[in-house]
Amino acid sequence: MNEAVVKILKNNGYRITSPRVKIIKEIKSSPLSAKQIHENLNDKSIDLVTVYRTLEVLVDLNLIAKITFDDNIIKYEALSKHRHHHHLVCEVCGKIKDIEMEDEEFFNKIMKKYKFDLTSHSLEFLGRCSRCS
Amino acid sequence: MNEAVVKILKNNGYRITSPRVKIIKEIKSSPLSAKQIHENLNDKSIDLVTVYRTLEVLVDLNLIAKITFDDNIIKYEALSKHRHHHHLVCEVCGKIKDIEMEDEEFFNKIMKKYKFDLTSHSLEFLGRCSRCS
DNA sequence: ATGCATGCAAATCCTTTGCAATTGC
DNA sequence: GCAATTGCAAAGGATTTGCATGCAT
Repeated sequence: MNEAVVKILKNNGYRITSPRVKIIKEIKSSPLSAKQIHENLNDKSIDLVTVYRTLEVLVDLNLIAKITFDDNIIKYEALSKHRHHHHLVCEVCGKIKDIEMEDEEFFNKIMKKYKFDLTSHSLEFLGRCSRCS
Repeated sequence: MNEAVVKILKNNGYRITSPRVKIIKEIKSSPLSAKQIHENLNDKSIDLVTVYRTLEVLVDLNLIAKITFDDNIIKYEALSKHRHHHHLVCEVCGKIKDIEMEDEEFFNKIMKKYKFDLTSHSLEFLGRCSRCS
Protein backbone atom coordinates (compact mmCIF):
# COMPACT_ATOMS: atom_id res chain seq x y z
CA MET A 1 0.00 0.00 0.00
CA ASN A 2 1.27 3.43 -0.89
CA GLU A 3 1.10 7.12 -1.53
CA ALA A 4 -1.89 6.75 -3.79
CA VAL A 5 -4.03 5.55 -0.93
CA VAL A 6 -2.93 8.43 1.26
CA LYS A 7 -3.83 10.83 -1.52
CA ILE A 8 -7.28 9.36 -1.90
CA LEU A 9 -7.82 9.56 1.84
CA LYS A 10 -6.92 13.24 1.80
CA ASN A 11 -9.08 13.94 -1.23
CA ASN A 12 -12.01 12.43 0.58
CA GLY A 13 -11.64 14.75 3.52
CA TYR A 14 -9.90 12.34 5.87
CA ARG A 15 -6.92 13.56 7.87
CA ILE A 16 -3.51 12.13 7.25
CA THR A 17 -2.31 10.97 10.63
CA SER A 18 0.75 9.04 11.64
CA PRO A 19 -1.25 5.95 12.75
CA ARG A 20 -3.12 5.88 9.47
CA VAL A 21 0.02 6.09 7.37
CA LYS A 22 1.68 3.32 9.35
CA ILE A 23 -1.37 1.09 9.19
CA ILE A 24 -1.72 1.60 5.44
CA LYS A 25 1.88 0.48 4.99
CA GLU A 26 1.09 -2.85 6.64
CA ILE A 27 -1.72 -3.78 4.31
CA LYS A 28 -0.67 -6.46 1.86
CA SER A 29 -2.27 -8.21 -1.03
CA SER A 30 -2.55 -11.33 1.08
CA PRO A 31 -5.29 -11.16 3.69
CA LEU A 32 -4.40 -10.10 7.23
CA SER A 33 -6.56 -9.69 10.30
CA ALA A 34 -6.73 -6.44 12.22
CA LYS A 35 -4.80 -8.14 14.99
CA GLN A 36 -2.05 -9.30 12.62
CA ILE A 37 -1.72 -5.83 11.14
CA HIS A 38 -1.57 -4.40 14.63
CA GLU A 39 1.19 -6.82 15.60
CA ASN A 40 3.17 -5.96 12.48
CA LEU A 41 3.24 -2.28 13.39
CA ASN A 42 6.54 -1.09 14.75
CA ASP A 43 4.78 1.59 16.71
CA LYS A 44 3.27 -0.18 19.70
CA SER A 45 1.52 2.96 20.90
CA ILE A 46 -1.08 2.55 18.18
CA ASP A 47 -4.22 1.00 19.53
CA LEU A 48 -5.90 -2.03 17.98
CA VAL A 49 -9.10 0.00 17.89
CA THR A 50 -7.41 2.53 15.65
CA VAL A 51 -6.41 -0.26 13.32
CA TYR A 52 -10.03 -1.39 13.11
CA ARG A 53 -11.22 2.13 12.48
CA THR A 54 -8.65 2.86 9.80
CA LEU A 55 -9.38 -0.39 8.02
CA GLU A 56 -13.07 0.42 8.05
CA VAL A 57 -12.41 3.78 6.42
CA LEU A 58 -10.35 2.08 3.72
CA VAL A 59 -13.07 -0.46 3.11
CA ASP A 60 -15.64 2.33 2.80
CA LEU A 61 -13.46 4.06 0.24
CA ASN A 62 -13.09 0.77 -1.60
CA LEU A 63 -9.34 0.84 -1.21
CA ILE A 64 -9.13 -2.52 0.49
CA ALA A 65 -11.34 -5.59 0.67
CA LYS A 66 -12.73 -7.52 3.59
CA ILE A 67 -12.80 -11.30 3.43
CA THR A 68 -13.42 -14.13 5.82
CA PHE A 69 -12.18 -17.69 5.81
CA ASP A 70 -13.39 -20.61 7.86
CA ASP A 71 -11.73 -19.33 11.00
CA ASN A 72 -14.31 -16.57 11.06
CA ILE A 73 -11.88 -13.80 11.51
CA ILE A 74 -12.25 -10.77 9.28
CA LYS A 75 -9.23 -10.23 7.08
CA TYR A 76 -8.26 -7.25 5.00
CA GLU A 77 -6.33 -7.20 1.75
CA ALA A 78 -5.12 -4.64 -0.74
CA LEU A 79 -7.25 -4.40 -3.83
CA SER A 80 -5.15 -5.25 -6.84
CA LYS A 81 -5.65 -3.91 -10.34
CA HIS A 82 -7.22 -7.22 -11.09
CA ARG A 83 -10.85 -6.78 -10.31
CA HIS A 84 -11.32 -10.19 -8.80
CA HIS A 85 -8.77 -12.22 -7.12
CA HIS A 86 -9.10 -15.36 -5.13
CA HIS A 87 -7.19 -17.57 -2.79
CA LEU A 88 -5.70 -20.98 -2.39
CA VAL A 89 -5.55 -21.82 1.28
CA CYS A 90 -3.24 -24.67 2.26
CA GLU A 91 -4.77 -26.79 5.00
CA VAL A 92 -1.35 -27.98 6.13
CA CYS A 93 0.92 -24.97 6.30
CA GLY A 94 -1.84 -22.36 6.28
CA LYS A 95 -0.20 -20.37 3.52
CA ILE A 96 -2.53 -18.30 1.40
CA LYS A 97 -1.75 -17.79 -2.25
CA ASP A 98 -3.53 -15.33 -4.49
CA ILE A 99 -4.76 -16.59 -7.82
CA GLU A 100 -6.10 -14.81 -10.82
CA MET A 101 -8.70 -15.93 -13.24
CA GLU A 102 -10.03 -14.48 -16.40
CA ASP A 103 -13.23 -16.41 -16.40
CA GLU A 104 -15.78 -13.79 -17.19
CA GLU A 105 -17.73 -16.35 -19.18
CA PHE A 106 -17.97 -18.52 -16.14
CA PHE A 107 -19.63 -15.77 -14.16
CA ASN A 108 -21.77 -14.62 -17.03
CA LYS A 109 -23.17 -18.12 -17.21
CA ILE A 110 -24.28 -17.88 -13.61
CA MET A 111 -25.93 -14.51 -14.13
CA LYS A 112 -27.88 -15.74 -17.10
CA LYS A 113 -28.90 -19.03 -15.59
CA TYR A 114 -30.11 -17.56 -12.32
CA LYS A 115 -31.16 -14.09 -13.52
CA PHE A 116 -28.97 -12.63 -10.83
CA ASP A 117 -27.19 -9.29 -11.13
CA LEU A 118 -23.72 -10.04 -9.80
CA THR A 119 -21.82 -7.27 -8.09
CA SER A 120 -19.09 -9.31 -6.50
CA HIS A 121 -18.12 -12.78 -5.53
CA SER A 122 -15.70 -14.55 -3.29
CA LEU A 123 -14.03 -17.78 -4.07
CA GLU A 124 -11.72 -19.71 -1.82
CA PHE A 125 -10.02 -22.99 -2.49
CA LEU A 126 -8.92 -25.28 0.29
CA GLY A 127 -6.35 -27.98 -0.21
CA ARG A 128 -2.66 -28.72 -0.10
CA CYS A 129 -0.02 -26.64 -1.73
CA SER A 130 2.67 -28.29 -3.86
CA ARG A 131 5.14 -28.32 -0.99
CA CYS A 132 2.75 -29.96 1.47
CA SER A 133 1.12 -32.57 -0.73
CA MET B 1 -33.24 -33.01 7.62
CA ASN B 2 -34.65 -36.38 8.47
CA GLU B 3 -34.67 -39.89 9.80
CA ALA B 4 -31.49 -40.79 7.96
CA VAL B 5 -29.49 -38.33 10.01
CA VAL B 6 -30.94 -39.65 13.25
CA LYS B 7 -30.01 -43.14 12.18
CA ILE B 8 -26.44 -42.13 11.44
CA LEU B 9 -26.19 -40.41 14.79
CA LYS B 10 -27.31 -43.56 16.51
CA ASN B 11 -24.97 -45.75 14.48
CA ASN B 12 -22.10 -43.57 15.56
CA GLY B 13 -22.82 -44.04 19.22
CA TYR B 14 -24.59 -40.76 19.83
CA ARG B 15 -27.76 -40.75 21.89
CA ILE B 16 -31.03 -39.75 20.29
CA THR B 17 -32.37 -37.03 22.51
CA SER B 18 -35.37 -34.80 22.10
CA PRO B 19 -33.32 -31.61 21.66
CA ARG B 20 -31.20 -33.26 18.99
CA VAL B 21 -34.19 -34.47 17.01
CA LYS B 22 -35.83 -31.05 17.12
CA ILE B 23 -32.65 -29.26 16.13
CA ILE B 24 -32.05 -31.63 13.23
CA LYS B 25 -35.53 -30.86 11.92
CA GLU B 26 -34.68 -27.18 11.68
CA ILE B 27 -31.62 -27.62 9.50
CA LYS B 28 -32.32 -26.56 5.94
CA SER B 29 -30.39 -26.58 2.72
CA SER B 30 -30.09 -22.82 2.95
CA PRO B 31 -27.58 -21.65 5.53
CA LEU B 32 -28.83 -20.72 8.99
CA SER B 33 -26.94 -19.51 12.03
CA ALA B 34 -27.12 -21.30 15.36
CA LYS B 35 -29.16 -18.40 16.66
CA GLN B 36 -31.63 -18.60 13.79
CA ILE B 37 -32.04 -22.33 14.25
CA HIS B 38 -32.55 -21.76 17.96
CA GLU B 39 -35.23 -19.15 17.28
CA ASN B 40 -37.01 -21.47 14.89
CA LEU B 41 -37.36 -24.17 17.53
CA ASN B 42 -40.81 -24.46 19.01
CA ASP B 43 -39.35 -25.77 22.22
CA LYS B 44 -38.00 -22.72 24.02
CA SER B 45 -36.52 -24.82 26.79
CA ILE B 46 -33.69 -25.91 24.53
CA ASP B 47 -30.59 -23.90 25.18
CA LEU B 48 -28.64 -22.13 22.45
CA VAL B 49 -25.55 -23.94 23.70
CA THR B 50 -27.20 -27.25 22.93
CA VAL B 51 -27.87 -26.03 19.42
CA TYR B 52 -24.19 -25.21 19.00
CA ARG B 53 -23.15 -28.57 20.37
CA THR B 54 -25.55 -30.55 18.23
CA LEU B 55 -24.48 -28.69 15.12
CA GLU B 56 -20.88 -29.42 15.93
CA VAL B 57 -21.60 -33.13 16.18
CA LEU B 58 -23.35 -33.04 12.82
CA VAL B 59 -20.43 -31.21 11.25
CA ASP B 60 -18.03 -33.79 12.66
CA LEU B 61 -20.11 -36.56 11.15
CA ASN B 62 -20.11 -34.67 7.86
CA LEU B 63 -23.87 -34.49 7.88
CA ILE B 64 -24.03 -30.73 7.58
CA ALA B 65 -21.64 -28.04 6.39
CA LYS B 66 -20.39 -24.92 8.05
CA ILE B 67 -20.08 -21.77 6.00
CA THR B 68 -19.46 -18.12 6.65
CA PHE B 69 -20.49 -15.07 4.69
CA ASP B 70 -19.27 -11.53 5.04
CA ASP B 71 -21.28 -10.98 8.20
CA ASN B 72 -18.87 -13.31 9.95
CA ILE B 73 -21.52 -15.43 11.53
CA ILE B 74 -21.14 -19.18 11.21
CA LYS B 75 -23.97 -20.75 9.29
CA TYR B 76 -24.96 -24.37 8.94
CA GLU B 77 -26.62 -26.04 6.01
CA ALA B 78 -27.77 -29.50 5.07
CA LEU B 79 -25.42 -31.34 2.77
CA SER B 80 -27.17 -32.12 -0.47
CA LYS B 81 -26.39 -35.04 -2.71
CA HIS B 82 -24.61 -32.55 -4.87
CA ARG B 83 -21.08 -32.50 -3.63
CA HIS B 84 -20.56 -28.77 -4.06
CA HIS B 85 -23.15 -26.18 -3.90
CA HIS B 86 -22.84 -22.46 -3.76
CA HIS B 87 -24.85 -19.38 -3.02
CA LEU B 88 -26.25 -16.26 -4.51
CA VAL B 89 -26.66 -13.67 -1.78
CA CYS B 90 -28.95 -10.75 -2.55
CA GLU B 91 -27.56 -7.52 -1.15
CA VAL B 92 -31.01 -5.96 -1.06
CA CYS B 93 -33.37 -8.50 0.43
CA GLY B 94 -30.70 -10.73 1.94
CA LYS B 95 -32.19 -13.84 0.45
CA ILE B 96 -29.79 -16.69 -0.14
CA LYS B 97 -30.30 -18.98 -3.09
CA ASP B 98 -28.44 -22.21 -3.64
CA ILE B 99 -26.93 -22.80 -7.02
CA GLU B 100 -25.42 -25.82 -8.58
CA MET B 101 -22.57 -26.09 -11.00
CA GLU B 102 -21.01 -28.92 -12.85
CA ASP B 103 -17.78 -27.22 -13.60
CA GLU B 104 -15.22 -29.83 -12.78
CA GLU B 105 -13.08 -28.57 -15.65
CA PHE B 106 -13.03 -25.15 -14.13
CA PHE B 107 -11.56 -26.46 -10.92
CA ASN B 108 -9.22 -28.84 -12.66
CA LYS B 109 -7.76 -25.88 -14.48
CA ILE B 110 -6.93 -24.23 -11.18
CA MET B 111 -5.29 -27.37 -9.81
CA LYS B 112 -3.09 -27.73 -12.82
CA LYS B 113 -2.16 -24.11 -13.13
CA TYR B 114 -1.22 -23.70 -9.50
CA LYS B 115 -0.13 -27.24 -8.68
CA PHE B 116 -2.54 -27.22 -5.80
CA ASP B 117 -4.34 -30.27 -4.49
CA LEU B 118 -7.92 -29.09 -4.01
CA THR B 119 -9.97 -30.67 -1.28
CA SER B 120 -12.79 -28.18 -1.14
CA HIS B 121 -13.80 -24.73 -2.14
CA SER B 122 -16.36 -22.14 -1.27
CA LEU B 123 -17.92 -19.77 -3.68
CA GLU B 124 -20.34 -17.01 -2.90
CA PHE B 125 -21.89 -14.53 -5.25
CA LEU B 126 -23.11 -11.14 -4.10
CA GLY B 127 -25.57 -9.11 -6.11
CA ARG B 128 -29.23 -8.47 -6.67
CA CYS B 129 -31.81 -11.11 -7.23
CA SER B 130 -34.28 -10.80 -10.09
CA ARG B 131 -36.95 -9.37 -7.84
CA CYS B 132 -34.70 -6.68 -6.36
CA SER B 133 -32.85 -5.50 -9.45
C1' DA C 1 -9.30 27.30 16.89
C1' DT C 2 -12.05 23.70 15.33
C1' DG C 3 -13.50 19.27 15.10
C1' DC C 4 -11.76 14.87 13.35
C1' DA C 5 -8.85 10.96 15.25
C1' DT C 6 -6.92 8.69 18.87
C1' DG C 7 -6.32 5.81 23.09
C1' DC C 8 -8.38 3.78 26.78
C1' DA C 9 -12.09 1.43 28.98
C1' DA C 10 -15.89 -0.98 28.59
C1' DA C 11 -19.70 -2.93 26.09
C1' DT C 12 -21.45 -6.19 22.72
C1' DC C 13 -21.98 -10.13 20.04
C1' DC C 14 -20.97 -14.84 18.79
C1' DT C 15 -19.05 -18.94 20.36
C1' DT C 16 -16.89 -22.03 23.73
C1' DT C 17 -16.11 -24.13 28.25
C1' DG C 18 -17.09 -25.95 33.12
C1' DC C 19 -19.99 -28.23 35.95
C1' DA C 20 -23.85 -30.16 38.37
C1' DA C 21 -28.28 -32.07 37.22
C1' DT C 22 -30.84 -34.86 33.92
C1' DT C 23 -31.87 -38.47 30.72
C1' DG C 24 -31.16 -42.22 27.21
C1' DC C 25 -29.74 -46.71 26.85
C1' DG D 1 -26.93 -47.43 37.04
C1' DC D 2 -23.69 -45.20 34.31
C1' DA D 3 -22.05 -42.22 31.05
C1' DA D 4 -23.49 -39.05 27.64
C1' DT D 5 -26.14 -34.90 27.20
C1' DT D 6 -28.26 -30.95 28.89
C1' DG D 7 -29.06 -26.17 30.87
C1' DC D 8 -27.15 -22.56 33.17
C1' DA D 9 -23.49 -19.50 34.21
C1' DA D 10 -19.55 -17.70 32.92
C1' DA D 11 -15.45 -17.25 30.14
C1' DG D 12 -13.24 -16.09 25.76
C1' DG D 13 -12.17 -13.74 21.62
C1' DA D 14 -13.20 -10.49 17.94
C1' DT D 15 -15.21 -6.29 17.02
C1' DT D 16 -17.68 -1.99 18.31
C1' DT D 17 -18.90 2.04 21.01
C1' DG D 18 -18.40 6.17 24.30
C1' DC D 19 -15.86 9.73 25.69
C1' DA D 20 -12.23 12.90 27.05
C1' DT D 21 -7.77 14.25 25.18
C1' DG D 22 -4.69 15.20 21.32
C1' DC D 23 -3.53 16.69 16.86
C1' DA D 24 -4.10 17.85 11.69
C1' DT D 25 -5.78 21.37 9.18
